[in-house]
Amino acid sequence: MWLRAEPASTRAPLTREDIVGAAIGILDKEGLDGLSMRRVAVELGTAATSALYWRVATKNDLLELGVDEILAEALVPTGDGDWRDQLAVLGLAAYEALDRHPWATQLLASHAGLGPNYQAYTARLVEILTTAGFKGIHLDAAVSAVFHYVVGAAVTDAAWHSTIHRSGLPDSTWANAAGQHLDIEPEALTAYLTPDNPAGPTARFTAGLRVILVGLRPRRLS
Amino acid sequence: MWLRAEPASTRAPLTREDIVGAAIGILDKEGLDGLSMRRVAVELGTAATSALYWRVATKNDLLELGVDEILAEALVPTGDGDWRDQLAVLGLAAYEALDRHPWATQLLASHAGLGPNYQAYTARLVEILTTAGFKGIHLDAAVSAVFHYVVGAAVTDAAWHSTIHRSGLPDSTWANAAGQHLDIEPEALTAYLTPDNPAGPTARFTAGLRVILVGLRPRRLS
DNA sequence: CCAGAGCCTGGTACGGCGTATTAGTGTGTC
DNA sequence: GACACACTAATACGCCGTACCAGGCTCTGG
Repeated sequence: MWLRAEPASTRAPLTREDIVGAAIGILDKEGLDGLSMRRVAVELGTAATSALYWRVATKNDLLELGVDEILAEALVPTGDGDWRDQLAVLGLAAYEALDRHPWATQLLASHAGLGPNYQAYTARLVEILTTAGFKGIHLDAAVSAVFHYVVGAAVTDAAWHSTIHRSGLPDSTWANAAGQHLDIEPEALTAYLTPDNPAGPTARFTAGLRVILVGLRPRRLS
Repeated sequence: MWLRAEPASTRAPLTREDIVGAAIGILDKEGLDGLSMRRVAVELGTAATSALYWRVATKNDLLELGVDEILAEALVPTGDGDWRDQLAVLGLAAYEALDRHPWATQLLASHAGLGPNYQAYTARLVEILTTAGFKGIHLDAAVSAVFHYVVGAAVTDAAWHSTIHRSGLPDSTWANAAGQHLDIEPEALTAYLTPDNPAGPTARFTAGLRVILVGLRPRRLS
């Protein structure tokens, strides 16, 4: 008896949620390349990866669950203002959620939007524009304009983030090297990439989104 | 003498271009997951991967060279018409180039635009809008709107493509399964995803781009 | 109360990956 | 004719995703 260790646990404390949660933690800290099934297993204190494969068929499934979880952050209430204001709020929420989790943005390029939160998000866009009077191809065009703009902006940010991260350099060192390559002052480049800077990505995003929204006008005919 | 094989080649017939070309061939055929250094080596008839590492420091470098090569396809002449027409041509060219090479689109999410063709492309956008009279933040917003829309549309297409490809199912079988999940007729889904269909992605892209371009208006002040 | 069936864990193994290393070989230069 | 250099081939290392298998815990039916 005293020679045998206490059983590690009574029974299945390992849910699918635990696994996805641990994966998201690793992804936020170390990015897409930092995630491996063994790494998740270690994080959860379970010795073998086989425990994971019981709840999750494949690593890819785990990633899809992760992305959709992040997309939930984009489903914010939009108030009852002007439809353009509502779209601005909803667009910004998705953009910021994706910027918080660049790995999820990267996965958007390889995983079609079949998850519930992804679908709920586009459904909200359609709903707002429909109540605003958009129909038929005009509705399609408006949804396409807003949604693809949001995705494209997030993807571009994720690319910068990922490139800098992959270089392994401190941000300022990287900015010097890249600035030289692009023939730009490093300070200008840093400002261009710093979210809360007036010349930064968030300001560009909102300005671009506003321009798109102002241009949208409901048409009666399909 | 006769026991020894003829030397494989006189001298270095293996250029960096050859390697990138072979890689692009594999990527177009088998996608991002199909590419490995060993696979490229086999394609080029060289037994060991070390031959590749002589011209290309890392697999990542190879991918970056590949992406920029694809972006060259987007650098089409835009004629001397209205600036909106020019942007429509340039935007569509990039969208179609990226749709032809979904792997490049996926890489856009992890590799910042430091390559020459990427830079040349955005420079063209800036040039067209500048001659049209855009300045300061209005210029930034307009470039952001057009460019991010193009990227987002291509990324969304690439995601569908990649998801279907990963499933390993024939297109029609996949459409049935996905249609059931999304509660949509498989035919409608197929039409939605077929490029040359009137309800397909290309039509949505051009409609959305037109809506954005119509909304753009040069402002004098910054 | 016990046997058997299920869910689930831990360990190990396989084939493939990116890439470092090392040993060798042909070519061009002094 | 020797040496440096440019390059190829082979092999090895440490990771990866995941299949497989041998148990053990817990619940059910008799």
